Amino acid sequence: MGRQQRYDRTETVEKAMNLFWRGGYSGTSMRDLEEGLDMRPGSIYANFGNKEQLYKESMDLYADKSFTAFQSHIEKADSFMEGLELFIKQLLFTYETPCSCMLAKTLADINPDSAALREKASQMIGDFEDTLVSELEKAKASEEINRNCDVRSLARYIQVQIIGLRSYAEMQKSVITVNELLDDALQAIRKKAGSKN
Amino acid sequence: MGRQQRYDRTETVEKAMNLFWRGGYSGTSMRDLEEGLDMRPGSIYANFGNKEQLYKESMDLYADKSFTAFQSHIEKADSFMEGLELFIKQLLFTYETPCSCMLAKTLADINPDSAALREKASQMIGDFEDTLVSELEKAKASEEINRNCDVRSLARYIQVQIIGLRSYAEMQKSVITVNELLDDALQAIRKKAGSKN
DNA sequence: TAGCTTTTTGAGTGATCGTTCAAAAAAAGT
DNA sequence: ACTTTTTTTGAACGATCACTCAAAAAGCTA
Repeated sequence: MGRQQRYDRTETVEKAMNLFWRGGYSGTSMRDLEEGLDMRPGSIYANFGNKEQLYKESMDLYADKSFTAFQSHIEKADSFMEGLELFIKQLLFTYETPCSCMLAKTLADINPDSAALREKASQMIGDFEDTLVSELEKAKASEEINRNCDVRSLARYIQVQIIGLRSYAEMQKSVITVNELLDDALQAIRKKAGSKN
Repeated sequence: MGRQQRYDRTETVEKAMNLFWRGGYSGTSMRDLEEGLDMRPGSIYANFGNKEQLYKESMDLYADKSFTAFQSHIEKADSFMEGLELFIKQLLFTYETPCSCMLAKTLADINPDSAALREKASQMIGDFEDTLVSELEKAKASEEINRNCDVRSLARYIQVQIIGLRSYAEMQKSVITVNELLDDALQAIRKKAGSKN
């Protein structure tokens, strides 16, 4: 019944995500997308509605991939801190994708017509924070981190470290330099996790 | 000799800087600038060449203002750490301007035609790092920080903290939350400044 | 006042923006 | 073969983009 679809939807959104991640919302034109997705405008609009909706779906996929990557690193590691280190290293040293966080970039891209995108980015960062809190609570239960540690506060602190590291790494610094910064950040996180504040 | 200029150049660049800082490069159109500066396109082009050059002059002014603010806080404070705290608080809690760093936003705005802007932003962040190094060396001389401290490494670490805090603060978090994050960051900086790595 | 110089003006340029839609193409049912 | 249903196509739309330039405006000197 009817012509069969030429494009796999998830593959398409993944391509769009990579284009948007690199170029930003206003920096990526529909014509860039047409070329990158190898789709004509009519197909894009039939499948996704408009540019903003395609961006939203790209953000959803980004959040999903980030969440999955984090969970998988945590699960395969022997401790929360080891998993966190592996996760952040993957973020900083996967050269096919930009270093900086797509959600942080969205927050930076603040032109007034896309207030909804800003809001969505804020909410998604909040969601990841909740994931961190839940994993930190498990780590507290297994006595990896101090029982008096404020896990919500620690989760926010970890977010600041990740966002800062990723933004800084965006300017093509040497692997040695970035690794040194990562070590310092992890040490500070361990300190806060172990302290009795 | 000729008609007198209607616009003060520095005032104009300051207005442009604020528009660009909020909206980004691709997010701020020439028509936004025409309205914000109260200038017709011909005047803007006669004075600044083109949009990219006006952006460069805006970045120069931004760097200059940041540098001056930092130096003034350091000078009026009794110690490096106290000055740094005042400086960062000003960055985070001046509500007339965006929280996030204009240079970090420029790095995020990576569309290929503006590679020169990216380069300039990287270089300027490097310049501020040099300023930090020089002030840290003074602090080392006055024995505020440990004599074995690697000041270059510490300067980079401080940059990561500032960029991370400013990005995070961009998403309208409460003053209490941001202040708590700032305290944690300052504590970690103090720790690294005092340690013997 | 006339002539010279400098600055500002704003309508207008071609290019590109996001978006639309009638027509073509490709499958399945009759 | 023919109809029906679904998807893809791409020329074209009005709006907006960065930008130009001839003309007007506003100062100076003679």
